Amino acid sequence: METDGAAVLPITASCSPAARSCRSHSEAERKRRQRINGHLATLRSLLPSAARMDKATLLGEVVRHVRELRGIADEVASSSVPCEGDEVGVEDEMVEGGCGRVRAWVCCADRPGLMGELSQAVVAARARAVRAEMTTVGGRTRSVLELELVGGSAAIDGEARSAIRAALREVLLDDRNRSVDRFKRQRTSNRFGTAAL
Amino acid sequence: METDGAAVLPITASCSPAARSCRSHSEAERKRRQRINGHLATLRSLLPSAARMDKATLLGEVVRHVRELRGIADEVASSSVPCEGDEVGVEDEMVEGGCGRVRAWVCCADRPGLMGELSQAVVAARARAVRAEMTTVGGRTRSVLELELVGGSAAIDGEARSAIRAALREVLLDDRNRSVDRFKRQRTSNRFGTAAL
DNA sequence: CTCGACACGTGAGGC
DNA sequence: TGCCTCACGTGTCGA
Repeated sequence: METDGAAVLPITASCSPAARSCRSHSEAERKRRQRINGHLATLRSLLPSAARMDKATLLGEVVRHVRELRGIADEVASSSVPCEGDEVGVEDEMVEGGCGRVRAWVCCADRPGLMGELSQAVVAARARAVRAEMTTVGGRTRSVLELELVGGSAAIDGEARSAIRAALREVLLDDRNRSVDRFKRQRTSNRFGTAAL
Repeated sequence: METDGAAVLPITASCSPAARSCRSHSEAERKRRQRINGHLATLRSLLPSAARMDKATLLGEVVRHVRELRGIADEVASSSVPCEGDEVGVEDEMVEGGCGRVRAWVCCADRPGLMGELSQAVVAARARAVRAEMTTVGGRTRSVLELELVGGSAAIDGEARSAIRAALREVLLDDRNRSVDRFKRQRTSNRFGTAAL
């Protein structure tokens, strides 16, 4: 490889228009190639794993990275937007080394003290939050909890899942009981000016 | 374009070894090209914005996406690992449409009720959490709060920042005062069996 | 020697 | 017409 060098063709002076266009053609083509290869080199430097790779396998690796990063981004984006209806949910984590974790979420109107109530719900379900993430936008909050049982690596069965779901539902009902005399039940853009965690 | 078609060269029957190697050479080269272009097509399908793009500009767009997705992934990863030393921090958000938000974080030992204390700290600083994220691993917790002032789009000045920092520091001190008689100050793998949010 | 990877120039086809 | 992109075959260098 490395036969490159942009060797100037030995066309000395005035040349026929055919030769001129031919020369500019090959020159433009070379320019195009070096644009592509420039971006390719950028990708090669951007990818940590692989310098010294076949241009083809490099592109394959780029495909892989784009796919996995897109998966992460989609996951983040999907968990970042609270929906407009109240809901709770519990589903199993699909981590390959997953030792019995679940992902639980609750979406409701924002209010002060919600975080504390969620904490109580978790302990009531005999669970423990390894990761928590909550997003508030326009007075509505979505909380995603990654839970495992307190005992340690005890497998989470249907009973534990329903316990978690019940505890979160109670948080939801508390929300409605408190706010039903102040706001409409749902679909109300209830912005608390001082809403906190 | 689309001059493709794998046209069989009109070499009829037995051919000289030179011709044989020449043919297999161009064939191999064609195979290589279609590997590259296959991955390129995959990338083109993977990228939502750009079908019908120059092979070069497509690669440029791929570079852009990899860069931005890598930024997101790094941000997630960096905020996901609690450090082993206690610390609090406040820094300005660098969103282009950013109307005065700050990113505040506190890293300390996990304990029940920490989430509630963080909530109180936020209201004490006259702030509001638009987004909260906390990660617990090995008994240590890192909480990242995206805050804005309660008044609405009031710009956050140094005074507000220091108020937030002070409130979070108080959370940290509460932690030490409560746990100093039960555990060593630091570097202790203190796993609460019932540690909650 | 053969294989695989690369840059090159060139003809074809699309605006 | 001219410019631009693409696929093709070829020369060449290194394993």
